[in-house]
Amino acid sequence: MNTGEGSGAHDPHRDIPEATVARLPVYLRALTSLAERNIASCSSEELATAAGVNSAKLRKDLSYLGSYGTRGVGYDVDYLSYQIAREIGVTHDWPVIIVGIGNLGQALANFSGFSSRGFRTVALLDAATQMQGQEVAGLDVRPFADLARIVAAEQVSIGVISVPAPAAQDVADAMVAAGITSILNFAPAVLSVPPGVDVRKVDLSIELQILAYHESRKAAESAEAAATVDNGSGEGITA
Amino acid sequence: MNTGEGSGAHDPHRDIPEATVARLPVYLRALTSLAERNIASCSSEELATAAGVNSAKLRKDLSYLGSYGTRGVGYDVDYLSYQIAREIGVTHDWPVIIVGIGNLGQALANFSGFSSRGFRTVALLDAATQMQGQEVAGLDVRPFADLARIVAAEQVSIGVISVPAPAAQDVADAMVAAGITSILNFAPAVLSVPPGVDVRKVDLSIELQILAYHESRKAAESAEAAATVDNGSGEGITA
DNA sequence: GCGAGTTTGTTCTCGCGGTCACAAACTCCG
DNA sequence: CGGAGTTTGTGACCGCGAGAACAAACTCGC
Repeated sequence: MNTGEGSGAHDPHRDIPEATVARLPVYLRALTSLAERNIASCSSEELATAAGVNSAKLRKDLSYLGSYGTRGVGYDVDYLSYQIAREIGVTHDWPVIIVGIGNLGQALANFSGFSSRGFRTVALLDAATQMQGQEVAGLDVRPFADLARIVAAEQVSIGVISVPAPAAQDVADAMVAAGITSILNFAPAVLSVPPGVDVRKVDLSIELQILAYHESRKAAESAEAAATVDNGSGEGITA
Repeated sequence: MNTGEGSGAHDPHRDIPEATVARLPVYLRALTSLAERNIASCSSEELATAAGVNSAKLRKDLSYLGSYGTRGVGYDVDYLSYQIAREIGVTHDWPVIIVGIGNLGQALANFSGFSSRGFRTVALLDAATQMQGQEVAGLDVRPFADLARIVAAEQVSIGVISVPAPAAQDVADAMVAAGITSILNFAPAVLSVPPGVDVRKVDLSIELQILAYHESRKAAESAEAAATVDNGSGEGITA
């Protein structure tokens, strides 16, 4: 086992599955919560319930980034927190810009969880002249044309899009041209970007529609069950 | 094939994979966009590119809900739109309540995409007395204690949580007690709910952290590549 | 009416991800 | 110092989902 590249067991920092990456922030938050309650160490079982996952899955996830636990004991909260934060890359802050300071953009700018955990909003941009110069969340709203200059000056690599859907692709193109390589898109639109640029999509109405689908099924099932109770064939009402 | 329950080919309305359900709203939006441009029919290839997916995946997804296309021709936009909307259950509007009218809650209440596609915000609730009675997005903010009454009166089955993390579980419990069976949670907290209740989570800082992880890898890779170019061993700087 | 061209619906295969179960390793106590 | 108990890390297995390839079916032109 471990053929070639004989650098030791497990070859750290390589090939963490996407599903695991998506859960690491959840573990990090759970660990932070434990640390705030002055809990110094925890078992995989405790951490798993705090994070809402299976304990086996948690252990496997953590094993991808190394052996940071002690058998028979568990995990040191601070140590594991640091290791996960290092793996994610949030030991230092990332500068972020937000384009589109409408309802949602203002909420994002004011959202404390945004800035608290590894991210720092360095600029707000909007194309509408009536927004420019206004102060939102302690930052001046700047014209969209300043995008490239700000990105270069502040070394920004992450951008947030909260503009209406028709403008989203144009904003994404401008971001990519300015050198941004990670985009968080709140606009209900499919973005096409060159390879090497990551896009994550947050779509509120899609989430609601998924819930609606399951609601419909629940309603259909309970109606079906009621019909089955009323009369075996489930056809017609014979009261 | 198709053993038992001999009701015909394909047994519609049964067993749609979760991954497909998550994409149906994307297809629906793409179809709506086509309809607005007066396009009456389209091929799976066209619809797939508009939705940002593979055409084979799209055809497979659509086949789960029936054979609504015509071979050699394609899909009728309006007909397929209706079939997807019916499958999701958004042919009629769903009443929705929002609990927690802070920055994010106000943005959600004002978000037009929320109400435009199958959902109608019927009430805004907040526990803070200074919010109550204020008008947001044309609705009065009502006290949190009214939750059960409103849910019962308006037949609400979908609730949105946009309160701070520490309050999220309490709100979820109250929603479940009031009869809500689908929750869209924006609070950065793990909710535990009884079986039969669906929860979907939208977590902004997790999305950003996932992007940060990939950014870190990109930075590490380009640094590594640069070191490899500079000197083969990639160890130390020998200028 | 019939063949050529086109597009859907489906089958097959492969890989990722989740879960179970167990060996390895550490602590604690006598 | 050794055994019992506990907890991690990992190997094995299974099922879902993605993608490619192909058969079925429809339209169009002659």
